[in-house]
Amino acid sequence: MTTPGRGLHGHVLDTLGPAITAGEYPPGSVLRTDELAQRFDVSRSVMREAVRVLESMHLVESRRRVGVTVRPKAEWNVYDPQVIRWRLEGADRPHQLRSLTVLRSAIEPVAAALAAKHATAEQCAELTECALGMVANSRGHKLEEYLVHDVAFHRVILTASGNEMFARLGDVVAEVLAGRTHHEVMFEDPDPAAVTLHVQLAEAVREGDADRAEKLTREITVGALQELDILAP
Amino acid sequence: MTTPGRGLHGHVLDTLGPAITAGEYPPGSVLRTDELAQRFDVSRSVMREAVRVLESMHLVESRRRVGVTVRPKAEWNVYDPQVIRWRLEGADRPHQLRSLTVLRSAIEPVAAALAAKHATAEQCAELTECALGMVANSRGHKLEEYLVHDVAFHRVILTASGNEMFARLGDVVAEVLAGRTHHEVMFEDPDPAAVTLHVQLAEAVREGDADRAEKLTREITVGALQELDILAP
DNA sequence: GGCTCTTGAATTCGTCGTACCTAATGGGTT
DNA sequence: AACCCATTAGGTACGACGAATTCAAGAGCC
Repeated sequence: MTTPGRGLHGHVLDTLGPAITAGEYPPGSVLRTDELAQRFDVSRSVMREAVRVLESMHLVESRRRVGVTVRPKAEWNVYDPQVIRWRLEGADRPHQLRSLTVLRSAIEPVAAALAAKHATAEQCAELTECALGMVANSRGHKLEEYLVHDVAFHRVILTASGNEMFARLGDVVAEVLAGRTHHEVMFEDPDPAAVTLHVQLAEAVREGDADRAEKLTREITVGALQELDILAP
Repeated sequence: MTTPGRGLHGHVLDTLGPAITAGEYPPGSVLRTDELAQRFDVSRSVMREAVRVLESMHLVESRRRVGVTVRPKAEWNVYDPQVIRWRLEGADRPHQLRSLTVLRSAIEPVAAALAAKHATAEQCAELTECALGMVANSRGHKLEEYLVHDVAFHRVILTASGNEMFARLGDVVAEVLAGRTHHEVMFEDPDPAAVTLHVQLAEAVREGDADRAEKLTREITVGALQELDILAP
């Protein structure tokens, strides 16, 4: 997605990473560097670099005399954008999408409240622009154009919060929104109520109304949760 | 903390990682693999593996004919536990601690609400046990013992939420709580009100009262924010 | 003359292969 | 049961070549 296969070691990762995160190698499975190097037809140096990266993601652990063992899922660095992407590619996709949507529902309302307090005039303008773009593409099956503005909108909110941890979730939100448009629900035009909520949210942030911004965002995320049938009715 | 310096490449990372996250090499700075290998007195193979890891954390970018360039802070994988630890070690510590505390204030209330719905009997028991441990060590300068139970308490909440993304924040919360006890505020016994809140939270979760669990956790995190003077009035 | 375009040399990472070291494991011996 | 040693797979080092990109010098053009 971002930087596909930069070099041989990248190609190896693009194959091994998804395989591991998809659970093709159960936790405790043992891989050997030389065997892998042979399988991918690369030198041991390249394979070692790939293993180091997987190790830094806590997907595997390398031990002498044993080999490269796959770590249990609970130890993976599930916030690593690369890991998230791999999991979204594989069979884990629905589950991952739910986890991330719940995460969004926790983060975004707080981020929106902070954005209402810290957003610059520029960011407010961007926000309004994005909201307008959403309105303009909310009818007539212009889902792709809508998505672009939707993603941009949420990115601005997260960035304007002034919290770097929130800001870095922009990519995650982008993946979730894109996933929703491309693979999951949403075959028709977006819910008009959701569009209105975004417009109102832009308003609230512009006016510095943190409380209203938070509540509006909570409504937006509740909608996202309902789309995935996460909330009990 | 977790796995300090496993091998030469680990030692290099333990030095280079903190240096980069501390801002000793401004964004755009260019390092060369061979020069680094010489400086750390390791082979190029080892240095290349270290660079690969830093690259997977988006701390640096390696390009031909140019070298290893440091990426701007906004692109770092700030959720990587290793990066968090490095930043907590360095001059960035106060800022990082604030960011993480705000993150906690967003995540934990939602996690607590979910925990109230999903916690097993075992987890409820653990929670009560932890709360009792906090009470028992809340007076008489037994800060270390208190910390242990506090960390365990929040870990159980995050795990019991049933959301893997929340669960993986256990380490982050542990770092924040430990940081508070060891380096920041909290020179005397913990706030009795906070202890009571934890006891009540354990109650609420046991009773499956999601709404109360969320509100109680919000009070706890507000307290944490106030300790760092993040909240205005 | 000043400008652009092309060409080529220099540089640094990328990859490979080999050789040797180290340590953990498992089995065999006492 | 305790100990020792051979096996094994990763860890490290070094040297060589390949590939891509930058930068500058020079040719061609306006």
